[in-house]
Amino acid sequence: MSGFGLVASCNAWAAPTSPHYSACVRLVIARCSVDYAGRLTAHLPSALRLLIVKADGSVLVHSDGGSYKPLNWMSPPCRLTATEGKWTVTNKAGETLTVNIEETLSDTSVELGIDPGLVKDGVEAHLQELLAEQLHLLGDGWRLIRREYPTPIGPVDIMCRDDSGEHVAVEMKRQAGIDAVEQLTRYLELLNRDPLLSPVHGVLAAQTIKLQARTLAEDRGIRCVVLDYDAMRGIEREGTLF
Amino acid sequence: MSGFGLVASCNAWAAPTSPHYSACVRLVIARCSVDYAGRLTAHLPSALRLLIVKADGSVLVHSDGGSYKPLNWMSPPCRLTATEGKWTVTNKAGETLTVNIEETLSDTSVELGIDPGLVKDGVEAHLQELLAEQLHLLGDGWRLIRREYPTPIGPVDIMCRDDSGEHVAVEMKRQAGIDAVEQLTRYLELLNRDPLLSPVHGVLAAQTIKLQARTLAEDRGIRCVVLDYDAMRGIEREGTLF
DNA sequence: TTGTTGATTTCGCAA
DNA sequence: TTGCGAAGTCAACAA
Repeated sequence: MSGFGLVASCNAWAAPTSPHYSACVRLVIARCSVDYAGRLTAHLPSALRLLIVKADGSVLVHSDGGSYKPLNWMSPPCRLTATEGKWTVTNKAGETLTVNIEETLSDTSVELGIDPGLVKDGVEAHLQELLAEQLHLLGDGWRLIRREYPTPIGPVDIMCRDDSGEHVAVEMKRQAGIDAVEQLTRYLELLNRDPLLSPVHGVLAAQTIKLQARTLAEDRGIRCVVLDYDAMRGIEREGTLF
Repeated sequence: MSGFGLVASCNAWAAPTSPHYSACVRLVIARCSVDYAGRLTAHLPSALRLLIVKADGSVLVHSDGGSYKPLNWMSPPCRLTATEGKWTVTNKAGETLTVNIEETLSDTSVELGIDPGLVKDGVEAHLQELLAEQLHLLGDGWRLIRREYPTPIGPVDIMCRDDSGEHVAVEMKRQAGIDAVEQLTRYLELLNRDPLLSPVHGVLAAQTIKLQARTLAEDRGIRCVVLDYDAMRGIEREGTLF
C-alpha cells in the first residue's frame, strides 16, 4: 500500500516564483481549528480535517461530506506563512485564514504538473438555434426574419413575424428572471419607435420562467413560453435522420 | 495496491467505528481522464490529478491551482461503483461522472468523523433587521409597517411611514447598483397604483452606492442613504446592555 | 483593469 | 418540498 510520503521533492512552503512554477499539492490530515477574517468572520471548532495547499498558496479546508465547497478556504493569489502548529494565509485585501494545527496525522506533497483543463460542450446557444428552426412552437405560420437581430442596445435573440405578418421579438433564456423581462422591454420600446416595424410584440421563451418574471411580463403584454429542451433536441435528432 | 471495490464502506487502515455511518475520506493521486455527462457534457484529458471520495459517495477531481472549485465533480447524493481502472459515479437525475484511471500513485483513506461545522458572523440579512430597529436613521418619527412587505413582483425589504404618515418603500443592499434602483422603481410603480398606499416614496439604503446607481436614483426622486454597518451594530450592542 | 453575466452554481431561509 | 435571494459566490467574457 503506497500510503503517504511517496513523491515529495516539492516544498509546499516555498512560494512559486518561476514562470513555469512547479505545480505541487500538499495534503495534510490534521486536527485543527480554523478562523477566517475578511468579508465576514467565521470560525471552525477543532476537528479532524483535510487541508489542501496548492501551488499558488491557496488553501482548502475540507471535511467529509458537503458539496465540493470547502468548509473554509483562501483563494489565490495569497500567501501562506507557517510556523509550528499555525498557518496564516493572507491575500492582498488583508483577509486572513488562520489554521491552528493541534495534531498532524499525515502530511504529504505531490507534484501533479500543469493540467490541460476542462473541455465543455455547451448547451446554451443551441437552444436559440433550435427554436429558430421550430418557430411553430410559438405559432403556426410564423416566419423567421433573423437570429441575433441587431439593435443599438444589443441583439434581439430572434426576430420573426407571426401568422398575421406582425413583428415579434423573442428573448431567450434558460432561466428567465425579472432581468429578462426588463431586457426585452427595452428592445420592444426601441423597436416600436420604428414605424416600419411597429407594432412589435414580445415573447419571453425559456426552459423555466420565474413567477415574478411571468407576472411582470404579462403585466406588460409580453407572452411567456416555456420550452422543453429535450423535446426540441429530440425533434432535431429526428430531423437529422432524413 | 488495494482500494478498489468500495461502494460505501471505507477500507483499510481507517477502521469505521462510529455508530453512525463512518465519515471516511479517500484520497487518490492518479493519472486519469474524466468525463461528465449531465446538464452538460465535459471532458478532462489525461493528467495527474487528486481524486477525493467522500463518505456520501461524492467525488471531487482537483488539479493544482484554480480556486476551491474542482475541475469536475459529482455532488451528493450519488453512488460510486468502481472496477479496475474505472470509476462511475451516478446520481438520481442520471448524470454520470466517469473517471478512467491509467496509473495510481497513491490511494489512502482517512476517517475524519463528523464535522462540527462553520460558525458565521456578520451576515447580510442582519442589516435589514438593524435598520428596521433604527428607522430614525432615515428620519425622526418614522414608523415600521413591516419587513419583507409582499407585492406580486416580490417583497419590499422595508415598508414604513415617514413623519407625515406617507408610505416609504426601502430597498436594502450591501452594494447598491443599477439593479437595486430598477428593482425599487418597479415596486414604487406598482405600489403607487394603489390609492390606499399612494403616494409611496422610495429610499435606497446600502453600505455603498455606486455612482451610476445614485445618479439614476436621484433622477427618479429616490433618496439614497449610506449605512454604517459597524455603527448600527454598535448601537445594537449598546441596546443590549440595558 | 473593470464590470457584467451565467453557473453541473451552492447555500440558507421561508412559505 | 420548493422556490427565491444571497454568496467570502466563482469564472468567463466584453469594454
